[in-house]
Parts: sequence; C-alpha cells; structure tokens
Amino acid sequence: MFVLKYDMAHDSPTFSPLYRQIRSLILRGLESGEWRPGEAIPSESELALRFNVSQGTVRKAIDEMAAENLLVRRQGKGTYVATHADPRSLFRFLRLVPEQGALSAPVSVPLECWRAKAGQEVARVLGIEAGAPVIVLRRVLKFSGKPVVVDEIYLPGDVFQGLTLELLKEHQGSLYSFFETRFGVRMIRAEERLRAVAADRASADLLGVREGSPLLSVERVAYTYGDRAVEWRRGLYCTAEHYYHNELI
Amino acid sequence: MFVLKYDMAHDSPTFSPLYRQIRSLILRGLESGEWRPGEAIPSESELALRFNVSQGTVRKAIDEMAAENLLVRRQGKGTYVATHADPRSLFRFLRLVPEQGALSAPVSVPLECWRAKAGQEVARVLGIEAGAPVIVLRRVLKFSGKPVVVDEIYLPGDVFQGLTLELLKEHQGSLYSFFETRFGVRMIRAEERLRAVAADRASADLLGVREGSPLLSVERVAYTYGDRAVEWRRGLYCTAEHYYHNELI
DNA sequence: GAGTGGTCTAGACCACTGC
DNA sequence: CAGTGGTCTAGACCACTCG
Repeated sequence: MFVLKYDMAHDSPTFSPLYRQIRSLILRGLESGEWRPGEAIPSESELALRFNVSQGTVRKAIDEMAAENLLVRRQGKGTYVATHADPRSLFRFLRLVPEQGALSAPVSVPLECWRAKAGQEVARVLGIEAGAPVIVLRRVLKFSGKPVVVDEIYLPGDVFQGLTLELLKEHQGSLYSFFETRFGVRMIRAEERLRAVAADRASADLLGVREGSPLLSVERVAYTYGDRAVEWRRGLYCTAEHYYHNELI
Repeated sequence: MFVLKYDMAHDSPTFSPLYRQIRSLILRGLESGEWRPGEAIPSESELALRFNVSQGTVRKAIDEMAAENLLVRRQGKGTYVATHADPRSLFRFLRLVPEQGALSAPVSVPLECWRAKAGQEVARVLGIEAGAPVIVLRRVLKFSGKPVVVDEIYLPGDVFQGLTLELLKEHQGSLYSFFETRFGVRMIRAEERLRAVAADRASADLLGVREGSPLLSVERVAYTYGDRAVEWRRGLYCTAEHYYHNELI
C-alpha cells in the first residue's frame, strides 16, 4: 500500500490529506466488490494496520463515507457497506409521501422493457455514444393498490445486459436493490429536476386521472461510484393524495 | 461553566457526550445573540479553555454545526456564524434553476402585507393559538424581469412585530437575510411539500400563464433555533423555463 | 511572525454486541 | 469475555490569512 504521509505530500500537485487517500482506498474496495453491499468491512484498527496509518485517520475517512451513505456504522458490531436492500434506504430516493396515513412501501409493476439505441439527449446524460444500446423500461408504482407514479427509465445496455421484463417481475423490493444484487450496480447519488406538467393521454389513463391534469414531473439522473451516470428516468407523480417531501438543511 | 466529563455522566438520564454539551453551549451563544450572523465566534483553543475541554472536543462540536450550516469555517481566519446575507446561502432554500442560462439572483417584489388572525391550520403549523395574530405577505419573485414565483407567507405576529410593506420594499436581498437583520430571526432548516396544481386565476395573471396551467406548488415550514416554526409559506412556481433542483444523497 | 483552522498520532477509556 | 465503534485528551506539525 502506497500512502503519502501528510508532511511528505504537500508539494505534490495531486495532494490530498491522508484520510482522503484512505477514503479512496476503501472506495476502491467497494467498487471492486472486495466488500459487497450488506457486508462488513474490516475493523478500524485492522484498516489502520493495513494502510499503516493511525486509527483516527481511518476513522475520519469512514466518518465521511458514512455521512455520504456509502457505509453504515453499528456500534459494537462493525462498519457495513450500505445497501438498497435495507428498507430504510428506500425513501432516500423516493420522496413521495401519502397526504394521510402511514408511510408504506409502494409496489412496482413493470409494464414494458425493450432495447433501443441512445438518442442524442439520453447519450449525453448517460455519457455514452449516440446510437449505443440502451434499455428502456416502463413501470407503474402503486401505493396501497393505487397507481401514483409512471416511470420511464433509460439504462445503458452494456451495464444492464440481460435485463428483461420477466426478471423484473420476479424481483421483490426496490429497483435499486435489484440492480445491486443482479448487476452489481450500486446507486450512490442522484440529481432530480422537478416540474409541473399536464398529463398526456397515456399517463393519465395509467394513473386514473383526466388528460391535462397537473402532474409532478421528476427527471432523475442516478450515479454510481466515480460519478458515473447509469440511469436516466422520468417519473410522472400524481400528487392528489401524495406529496414530494424535501428537507432543506 | 458546568460540563459533565464523559466518565461522570454515563449514568445520567439526559446523558450526552461532551462534544454535544459543547455544541449546546455554542448554540446558546448563537440563540442569545452573543455571536451574531456574520461575526466570528472565539477560536477553538479559546473555547476549549473557556469550557475546560480539549480542543479536539470543541472541534468535533463545531464540525457538526458546520455540517448543519450553522457555522462556517474559514481556514486561517476563524469560525463564523452563518448568515443569509451570504449570497451562497440563497439557493440553499430556493431550489429554482433556469432551464437555460446562468444562475442569477431573483428580485423579490412585495405585493401586499396585512394583519390577520391565525386559522386552525396556520396555528397548528406555527405552533401558536388559533386566533393569535399573524402577518400575511404576498409577493412575486422575478428572474431576469419575468415573474416566476408567487408566494403567500404567514408569519407569527409577535415575532415579526412592525413588519410592513414599506419596510419590505426598502430592503435589498433575500427575505431571510431581512428577517435576520431586522427581527433577529435566523432560519436554519425547512421542510417542503411539493405538488403539481392547476393555476388559479389570480396566480395565472401574476405569472403570465393561462388559468389552469400546471404549476409547482411548494409549501414550506421554516424553523429557527430550537426547532421552532416561524414561517409557513406556499409558493406557486411556473416551471416552463425553470425547474426545481434537488440532490439526493 | 502570530494566530487561526486542518491534519495526524498515540493512548486511554467508555458503550455496545455477541459469544 | 473479546472485539467493535465512540469519546476524549495532549501534543506535534502543516496550511492559510493578515498585518
């Protein structure tokens, strides 16, 4: 392991403090699959030994990664790789909350899944060549049996090879936990753009509202390790009995 | 200063680690106005001396408060009380971004300001008695001269005594920086509920869109120190040329 | 150069988990 | 009980800002 000690590194052009270098090393372990979602990473003291730094430095690296939801600390047990299989992480990306009643997990109903070639815009967003293979997926999200969201999802074909409607229907749980276990793709961050739009005919029918009704349009680009965009989606949310919840801090 | 050392406190029912106690003490200084927005708080070493703890413990307390945007660290200079007068903090609460072109600060145009008595709902949200005095404020937010947002804002009357339309018109800058300097009320956190709605006649006219056009409804409750709600507002955002930007982490 | 925050270390002890 | 993360300390040195 080649780690630059602090006082040796400050004249380097790519200088970063020790704990950031440790962070990168741990990140590499996550990316490479050395430690997989849900598993424990080595203890702080073991990592300190392995990387030849003090435990406090490892601790600071892990602190940062825990704040980014990459790792989860459990006192007395260890530090674990975060996973979308954890139900607590579901509403981290789905900010829709029922106006009344308790928060319940929605059910995903896949409608269609087909292959296509990336258009200009999708290619730009996903960082692939125009014309490269993409997988397009349409689905409905039901809360308490009622359809509330229609999603159209674009995925890079090379990353999600073998994705079919049948596979999707088999899987229980969130799409991201499915991506994680089936394709080894872990979403760690996303950016959303929200707008109010009028319902088109097809979406209106699916959601059981009148054509032209106001819907919340949510465009999302989701990123995996290394800030690589691996999903573009557009959701239309019916906000008659739900709202999009956001905390400003 | 009465600080419980870690090993003396673990059997207390209200036990919290030292750095959280320090955090509370600093917070008290912010609330009381001992250190005001934009000003520097004492250095870490001075606080460590004052509170009779190590600098590392003070540091951890400040770390947390900086992560919450209560304090701002500036290496080599000191630690400052965060302020809404800082233009960087403007888009922390206003998540609206133009579809094209650069991010520019909007202009607030106050329309009306009147006294009223709190209805059931406003009273509940603001944590005051129904019938207690509230101030209602309507305004438009213009981006590059175009009206994009209509806001209706409810404020507890006792906290914002003396607020008038004239005062509002005098003030340059964001509403929250105005609240900060004029009333000593600092917003530190907010919760928003977003929905898509159809434009009513009045709002449509103000925004220059057709009645019934889809608008983004943004309800916000803003909190000051001690999780005290001191503002309820509802904004209608025209998202034809702007979008609401949200980062999911 | 003095003062501030930022990094790193070594060591002690506490709190929690599970065997 | 051993092993893990969580807290706290004391001290050293680096990086930045400003007079």
